[in-house]
Amino acid sequence: MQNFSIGKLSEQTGCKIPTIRYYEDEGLIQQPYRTEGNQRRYNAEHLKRLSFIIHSRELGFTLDEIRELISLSTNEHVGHDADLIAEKHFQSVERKIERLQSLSKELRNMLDACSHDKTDRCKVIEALFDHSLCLNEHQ
Amino acid sequence: MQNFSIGKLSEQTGCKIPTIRYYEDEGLIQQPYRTEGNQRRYNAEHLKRLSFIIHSRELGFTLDEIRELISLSTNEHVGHDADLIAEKHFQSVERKIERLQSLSKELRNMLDACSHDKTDRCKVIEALFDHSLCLNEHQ
DNA sequence: CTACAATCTCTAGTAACTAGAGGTTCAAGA
DNA sequence: TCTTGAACCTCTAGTTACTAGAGATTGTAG
Repeated sequence: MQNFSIGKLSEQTGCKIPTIRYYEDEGLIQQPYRTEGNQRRYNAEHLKRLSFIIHSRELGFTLDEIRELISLSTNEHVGHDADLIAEKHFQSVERKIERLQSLSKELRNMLDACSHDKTDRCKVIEALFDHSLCLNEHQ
Repeated sequence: MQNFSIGKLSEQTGCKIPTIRYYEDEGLIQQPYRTEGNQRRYNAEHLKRLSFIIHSRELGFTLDEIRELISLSTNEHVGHDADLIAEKHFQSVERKIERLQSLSKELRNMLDACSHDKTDRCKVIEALFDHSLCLNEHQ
């Protein structure tokens, strides 16, 4: 599980090869060891980092946000600074969970309704509608 | 709450004006009514739809996935077809929730640790590491 | 020591926006 | 009613986050 090629890393993670190199260019992944012939060789740390980036992207974080989350883990930020960053992301993660649970419920409803009768309409759009938007109605 | 301009819609949702027009070009938002002078006028339905798109994007769905979710709501797909789509998205939503809960827990841990002592390291990267990746270790 | 699959860099293309130029419309106030 | 400036229009070009391909080099099984 040490010194594997970019092809193997790509295979393990499902991340395309040019994307891995792109993340390296962007400084999101540590520079890997290079062979005499200039080819990249990775280790378990790289795999873990890349896996984190892929999942974070799937969860809707931008590369800048991911950079910030990584910095929390590598102790680049300390104390109050880190606290503020962690707090900000904690809030946004909690909001995402709420919305996904609402969406999940509607999809579940729909699947249940479909297996029995088809009268129920799927309300996924309503599930993610932010009702606070209506508060400004009188403006 | 009827017939408002693109500026108002942008203000209500936080979505930039060119992005609203882009979503219209992509067929994600219904074509709005136009004034004599060719300006767009929206209603509550547009607001709801745009709000859904924005939140879905924040949750990491692609525009194609969002198109599919919208089609579930507008009954473009029916029966078994819709069922398959809903099932697929339900699975992916559940997976996202799990990962976000794991990330949330680590951020919470970090915040708790930071308020008391600073010895604990933040493990956000480990939180989103897919341990199933390690199963192929012997390859 | 081949031979060919995998890797390298570099350039260009795609998706999903975003900003700006140059021109038109809307609506509040004289 | 008429003005005038903010808001809107379309169109083009730039940004972010990838992704594909060309042409050359390297790694490794046989």
